[in-house]
Amino acid sequence: MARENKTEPVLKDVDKNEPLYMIGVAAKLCDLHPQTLRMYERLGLVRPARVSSKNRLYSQADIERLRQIQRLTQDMGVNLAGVEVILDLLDKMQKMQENMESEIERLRRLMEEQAKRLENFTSSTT
Amino acid sequence: MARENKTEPVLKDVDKNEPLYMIGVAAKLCDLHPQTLRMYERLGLVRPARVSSKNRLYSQADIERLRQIQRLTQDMGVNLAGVEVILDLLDKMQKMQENMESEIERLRRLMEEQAKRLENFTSSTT
DNA sequence: TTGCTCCTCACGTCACGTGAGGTGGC
DNA sequence: TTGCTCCTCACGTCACGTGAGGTGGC
Repeated sequence: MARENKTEPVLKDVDKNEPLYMIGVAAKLCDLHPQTLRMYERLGLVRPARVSSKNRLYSQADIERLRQIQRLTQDMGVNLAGVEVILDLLDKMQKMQENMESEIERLRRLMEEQAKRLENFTSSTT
Repeated sequence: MARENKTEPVLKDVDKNEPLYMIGVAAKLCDLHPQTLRMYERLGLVRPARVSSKNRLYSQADIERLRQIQRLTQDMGVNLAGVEVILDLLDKMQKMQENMESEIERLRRLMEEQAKRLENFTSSTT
């Protein structure tokens, strides 16, 4: 359980084994301008971690989010206000689907239990 | 079954009892410029009916859609490319929810049937 | 004729990407 | 010193709303 103490900076919500990228690297990975990444953060679209409240550090999830924003803006022509709404909606859809699927799964399990009890009765009466 | 023949123009997919608005009225109802409505149609966002392929006729559903577009653009700053994506997503969400709910309803009914059969067995064995 | 409709063209404004310019710490 | 980071300011481009201008049928 005791995880190895490394010399890396401690960051909340970030897996220590996950690679983190500074803004220049992140920008190259997404083929975006570093200024664009700063603008996205200012607008609240991406929230990279910070080391000692200075340099931004982008996680793999941040990179994925940047790529999704890029698809929406460059390929589909959506503006940033639209991107915000769309990302929220996609998040909601995912949660909705998960809730529904777990409810369906719960009902299925209940039915199986019932079916088993039913089977016990039929076998005990024959 | 034979519906009354009125003097109104026959329009596919439109309830004869539903009011239809010409572009000027529709524009006033939504507080939008008529040219804006023409632009939205050109971009495929709203598809009003036409009488003899000339004048546009907006249904109540078209008006609702226009108001939703207006909310997204004016209140939230979303551009038209974003509006298209968002309306598609909302449509998908609704269908997804309906499918999920009907599946849950189906399972619930199956469970009730099972429960009834189970009850029959318990009552017949006592 | 008036008031609607249709259309195309063009202009003004605003969002957004990006470059410049100047700072500071490995 | 070089190359990164931070920041603000400003410019160019494009989307989009809307007005003008001219047409045609109740």
